Amino acid sequence: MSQGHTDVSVQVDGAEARMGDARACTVREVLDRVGGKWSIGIIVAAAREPVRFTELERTIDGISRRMLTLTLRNLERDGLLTRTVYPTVPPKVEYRATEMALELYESLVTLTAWAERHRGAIAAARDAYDLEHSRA
Amino acid sequence: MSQGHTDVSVQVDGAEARMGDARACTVREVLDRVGGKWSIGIIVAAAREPVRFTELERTIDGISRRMLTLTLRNLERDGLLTRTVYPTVPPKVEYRATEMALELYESLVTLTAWAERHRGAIAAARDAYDLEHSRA
DNA sequence: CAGTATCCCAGCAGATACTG
DNA sequence: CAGTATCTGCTGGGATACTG
Repeated sequence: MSQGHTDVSVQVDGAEARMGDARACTVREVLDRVGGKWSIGIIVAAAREPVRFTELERTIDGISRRMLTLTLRNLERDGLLTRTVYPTVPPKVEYRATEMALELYESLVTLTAWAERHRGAIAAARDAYDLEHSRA
Repeated sequence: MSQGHTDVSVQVDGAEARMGDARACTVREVLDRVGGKWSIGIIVAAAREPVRFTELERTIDGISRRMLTLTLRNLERDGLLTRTVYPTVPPKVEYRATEMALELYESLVTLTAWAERHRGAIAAARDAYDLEHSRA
């Protein structure tokens, strides 16, 4: 589905128009949950095996303790992460991405294909835009 | 500028971890551009035919004039929207999604499939979580 | 170790008056 | 019509001291 294929546009009115809106709405649903600055990174980090809090803090570069906690809670609440507490001393808590989260990530990966196809074009567009608007 | 995109990932299974990171990073690239509250809605609105400013203001429910302008500028800058000015009186400006934007939207649509598959599960997870944490 | 509590700031976002 | 300018509140997010 990469090559020539340019039938991307929606051609029919009526039902397609509504569908477009509905889809845009659904996309936002997802983005509101997982569009945060750290969500994806955390899901990826917890995808293959359980990870501990401090481990995440070290792995996810630049994240603050606060945001790690908050994002973790949100992901857990949405059922994208499981949190397992081992009642030991010192405490041990493991986070792991759920099956649902992994499927989500797989879906998101289609975005990487798009990004890689168009990264150059985007950069060029920005350059052109900035050049055009620098006439001040 | 883009020097052939040095791929840290690919091939071996042992490289899955790195691959995950690279992809997560790319996903964020996209999300940073299009993860805003209104971007998707605007792209969808401008997907099928050129739309005018005021038209968008009416169509995109709840958007403020300011955010419409800002989002429009960002999308234009990234080459996701074209802006055409007709030097008439009163002025007429049309925005239209580019091919690139339409492809992006198509990629995003895979998310709707995920959302629809799991919407119930997410809601259930939230209920369970909220119930569990309501002991206050 | 795995958080919470607190303080603080920057940028997002709403509202709306004004203008070419 | 298609914006810009401006004021302002809100929230995402950083830093860090403290705690079970």
